Amino acid sequence: MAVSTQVSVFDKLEYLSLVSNICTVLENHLGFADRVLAEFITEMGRKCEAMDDFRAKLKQNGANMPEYLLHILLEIIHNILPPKKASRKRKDSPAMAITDAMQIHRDSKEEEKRSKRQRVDNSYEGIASGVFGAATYDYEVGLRNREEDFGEEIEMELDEDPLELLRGVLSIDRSPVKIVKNPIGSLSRAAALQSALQKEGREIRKVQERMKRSSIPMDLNRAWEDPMAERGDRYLAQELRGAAGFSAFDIDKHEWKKSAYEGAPSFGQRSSLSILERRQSLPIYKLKNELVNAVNENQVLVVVGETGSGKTTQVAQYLAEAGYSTKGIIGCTQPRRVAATSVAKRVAEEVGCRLGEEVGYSIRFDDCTGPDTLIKYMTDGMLFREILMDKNLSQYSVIMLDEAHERTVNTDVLFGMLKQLVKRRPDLRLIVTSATLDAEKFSRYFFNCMIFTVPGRTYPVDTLYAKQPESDYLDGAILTVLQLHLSEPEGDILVFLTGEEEIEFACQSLYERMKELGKDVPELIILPAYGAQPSAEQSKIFKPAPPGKRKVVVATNIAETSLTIDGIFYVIDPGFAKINVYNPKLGVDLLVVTPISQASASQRAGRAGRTGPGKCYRLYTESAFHNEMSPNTVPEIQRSNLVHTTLMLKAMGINDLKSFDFMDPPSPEALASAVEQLKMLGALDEEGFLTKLGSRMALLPLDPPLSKMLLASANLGCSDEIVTIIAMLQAGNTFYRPKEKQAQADSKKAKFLQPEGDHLTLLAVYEAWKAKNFSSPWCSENFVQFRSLTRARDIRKQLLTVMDKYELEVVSAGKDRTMIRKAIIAGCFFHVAKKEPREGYRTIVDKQVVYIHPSSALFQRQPDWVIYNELVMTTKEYMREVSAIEPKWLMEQVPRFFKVADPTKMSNRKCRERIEPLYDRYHEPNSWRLSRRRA
DNA sequence: GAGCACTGC
Repeated sequence: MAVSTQVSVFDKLEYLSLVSNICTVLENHLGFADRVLAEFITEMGRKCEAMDDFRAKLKQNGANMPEYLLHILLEIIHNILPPKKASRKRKDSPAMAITDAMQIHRDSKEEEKRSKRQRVDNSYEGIASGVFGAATYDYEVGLRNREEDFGEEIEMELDEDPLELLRGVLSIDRSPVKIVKNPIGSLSRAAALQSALQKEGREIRKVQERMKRSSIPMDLNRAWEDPMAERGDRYLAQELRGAAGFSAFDIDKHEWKKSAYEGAPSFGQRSSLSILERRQSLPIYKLKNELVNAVNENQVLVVVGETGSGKTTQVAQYLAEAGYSTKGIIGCTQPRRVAATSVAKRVAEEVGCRLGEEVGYSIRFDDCTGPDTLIKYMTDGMLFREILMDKNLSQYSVIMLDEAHERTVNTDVLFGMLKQLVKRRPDLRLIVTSATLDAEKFSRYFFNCMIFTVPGRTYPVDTLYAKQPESDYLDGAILTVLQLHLSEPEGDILVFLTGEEEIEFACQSLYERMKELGKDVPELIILPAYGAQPSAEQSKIFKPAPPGKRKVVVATNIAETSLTIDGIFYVIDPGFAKINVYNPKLGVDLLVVTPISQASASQRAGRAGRTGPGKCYRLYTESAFHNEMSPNTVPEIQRSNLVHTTLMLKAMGINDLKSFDFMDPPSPEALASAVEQLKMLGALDEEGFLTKLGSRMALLPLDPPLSKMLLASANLGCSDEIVTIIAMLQAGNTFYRPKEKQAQADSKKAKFLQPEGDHLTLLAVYEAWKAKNFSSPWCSENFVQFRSLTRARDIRKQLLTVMDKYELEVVSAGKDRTMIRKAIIAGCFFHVAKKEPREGYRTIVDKQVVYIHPSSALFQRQPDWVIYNELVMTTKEYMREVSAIEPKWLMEQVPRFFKVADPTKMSNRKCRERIEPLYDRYHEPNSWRLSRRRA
């Protein structure tokens, strides 16, 4: 097969699509592939001229592939892929002056730092508080080193391309030049320029220096006591940044993204070990026999395995080799989808099978297992579903709850279920993995079982604390990166921030400041890591930067646990984290930026010690760490809405929740409130036993109010529409509104808006998308998020499958849109609010004042009665996804919850409007009864 | 007139 094509025809895009074609080929023929692998093979192919060489190299790396594939690959690599760009000749380029100057600057800085480090010993000086600072400098440049050169002034703005600037300065043959308005944070650039000018025989003098410290009055103590106060401070910080000209909300250039993804094609080094050698090099390998013996002799085992020990990939394989897979499936849970799939891929690779054969995975929307599957990786939620269907998990011989120290709600409930199950099934083996801190506690919970420790492959990490509380942790983190980069020897940097917006801001800001140092020197590769699943391009995050370059990964706390990042030597931990806290009293989920726990901080620090001895810079004081941060993160189960979990437990026949053996029980109030809500929904009867309706609700992968809505819609004859609406509600943000095209986005959105409200608007969007054959370009044209819609389609499909299985009718309401809103009421009746005379709304259940979210279709209309999907607390309590309703529908749909207020006690007009809940949730008779209270 | 994470079924 001869392939000959003009190299020049292929641009970057085609290169990428070719790489992805190679992936597909590999995937089809070998059952494992990803972009990293394809890039790796491509890289190797480039280095091999001859077939024999290529074949040998691949074999050496454990990849065996058919001869014809080898030929095709080599052909593609040499004839189709564009040749690698020759590295840019650095000699004589104008960039050199600055590059050299930077080097000099860095050398001297490093010397300075080194001596300083010795002085400050185990603490470092607050970075935002001075070392770099956010300063403005004025400079004067003289032609020669003579006093009379300085006099007349020419003003230049120093915020352009530094090379242009250098050229500009050098082209002026009059003296002197005064440079003003040196932008914030460019001390090192100024220093670089200074050296470059000095080389040219010119002189530069600093005439003025104005420190512009970011002094947002946020201190850690206050943030800790009252997270809400800290939020206000962050807004202030954002405003200040906005005033300084680079608001995080206004970033539309995203130049750093280009540099992050296109910067270095030959990124990272793949280990040259074969698969077998790789397996044998893992710390757990030496303990293989001991581990298998321990499992043979102990029904329950807690395994403490540090990161990098190999427990996740190896334990299941060892047990399969020891014969456990002949008695049943070896199941291993992971808290996240990505982890379940990627670990399964890796293990299939090691076992040498196709994914879905002996080794498979099972996650929502994607079951990749088959009749031959012996080792199954899955999400903990998936096992939870399975235990609902089969209490005995009879097809499994071993269950491994991996990453159990993360304490997700699902894992916590599985703890209790499995603790009961091992008594019923003496043949079942249970392995729970844990971090060192929790091991004793886990063992105590599981009948004082044995703790098996696998040493990790970690190196010492030096922890440095800030001397004083940081005033603005984001700025502090950015400056720390720059300082590290200019002063420390090579080694990648990992920065923890709380969210997408902060990450984008930090990346842009780092990029800009690096650019100021000389833009032809992309020596700092900035990579953002957030969101559910890093894209293929982001695979660079996982690999060390190539020699001579340094990588900065700016991540949310997903990097604490689920990403395996190599090459990190420095961790910067301001970090804070955003966590979800459920307030059962208000029924609101709140996203709160909170200081992290000590355990979490240690885990972050540990990231610096994976490749070699590392350093962790904590942007808080040592006393804050010991006195103000809690030892452990509160388990999710103690801070979540338990309505769904409670229904599931009831469906599994666990009636007495108070005596259920939780490792850390949720508060009685939270459980009682969940039970009460389930009673209102009709899922439980007065005694708290599961009703027929409840058992059907439990079968749906939805929150109980939505399950109820779906079941009601089947009776009301509008389930076709409701399925779509529910799927859209679950899928997340539908609309996309970029800052620079707001008006355009708004006008596109206006086409979809329905007078009845957001639920029907979402339906309209989905229907329109469907009519366009689920097109992706249509989404971007209409400022609609393709990913959300795709997710909605998946959810919709799954719901339809379940409905089909339980013979729920899928019927369309046709033109009757009233029925749709009645079905919404049947499920979400807790979420009804009535308009207040002046402004805002008041909820019927707990009489909170709430507002329609500005993004709602009803924001302008403000109807008298509304039903909403959720409350979010941002600057106000906002109702999101709001629809207008008629109050009489409430009595009609939920007569056991609403009744018309007593007409003898009020006027006729009021009587028509007054609705009161019949039952009360907090056992305070009359506390809800608006009419009586007012009367 | 807002903007804030992540995961799971």
